[in-house]
Amino acid sequence: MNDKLSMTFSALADPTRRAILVRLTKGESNVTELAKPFLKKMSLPAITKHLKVLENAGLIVKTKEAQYRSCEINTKPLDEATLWMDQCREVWVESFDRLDDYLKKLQNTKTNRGKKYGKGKKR
Amino acid sequence: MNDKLSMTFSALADPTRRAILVRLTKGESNVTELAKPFLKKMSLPAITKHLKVLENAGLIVKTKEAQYRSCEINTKPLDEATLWMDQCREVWVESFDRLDDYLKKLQNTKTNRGKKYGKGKKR
DNA sequence: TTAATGTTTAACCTATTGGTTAATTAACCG
DNA sequence: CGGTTAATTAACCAATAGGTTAAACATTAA
Repeated sequence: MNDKLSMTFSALADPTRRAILVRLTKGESNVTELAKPFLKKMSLPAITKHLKVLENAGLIVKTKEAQYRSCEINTKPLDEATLWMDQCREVWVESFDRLDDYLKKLQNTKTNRGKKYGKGKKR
Repeated sequence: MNDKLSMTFSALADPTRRAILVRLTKGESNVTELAKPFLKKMSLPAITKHLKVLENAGLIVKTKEAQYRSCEINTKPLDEATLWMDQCREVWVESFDRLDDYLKKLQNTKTNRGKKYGKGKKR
């Protein structure tokens, strides 16, 4: 899992990490502050790891401030993810506007002894 | 990983599965057809598993047609994911419109012997 | 009925994930 | 300096993910 998009989605696939991100929309925060709501559920190192995942995905930026590590949200990866999803929502609609495509498919099926895929009658 | 959102993001966190989804935006297809572009890389059962993940996330719907399993994309989970992301993009902006919040924070720091989090001077 | 095609299941393997506790590093403060 | 607070690293563990091959199941076609 090396590509940007996979890392983004993977980072978002955990409720703790998502909660941290939402928390960060209300303003930057350091690790202990961020961890506070989760310390009944898990340890501080667990949070450190989650933050590392978010950081690797580019979803947060950490900056040193004295002993503290200030975390800030970075929404750019979200934009790319959204973009991909949008592309994915442009679904092919079976309509007579697309008669061309339909006829081409039909043509193909002749040579395909009974195979009814691609674009069969819906259900 | 039981919640809907986690399942959606997790399903999208794999390039093979994303490619399958994109493929399905061009129209429904059966398993062997879907698998075709990947069979140099992986086996058919691998694809079956990927499809199961997508199905569990509600991103595809499979319907029996004779021996075939016709897969159709369902973009509803994408909508929910996008909605979450949008919420996450509404970032708190440090501005003088929010002077109230700022002053409250400042008030708190008095009792907090030198702790500079929450909303410190940005960098 | 048998053969062929499409798809899934079973059993297994390895790497990764998400968590733990204990120890370590880093910076500040009295 | 020595203690306290902030955060990470190390070493470990169990569960899950993603892949494999071989076998099984389902439906059609001959």
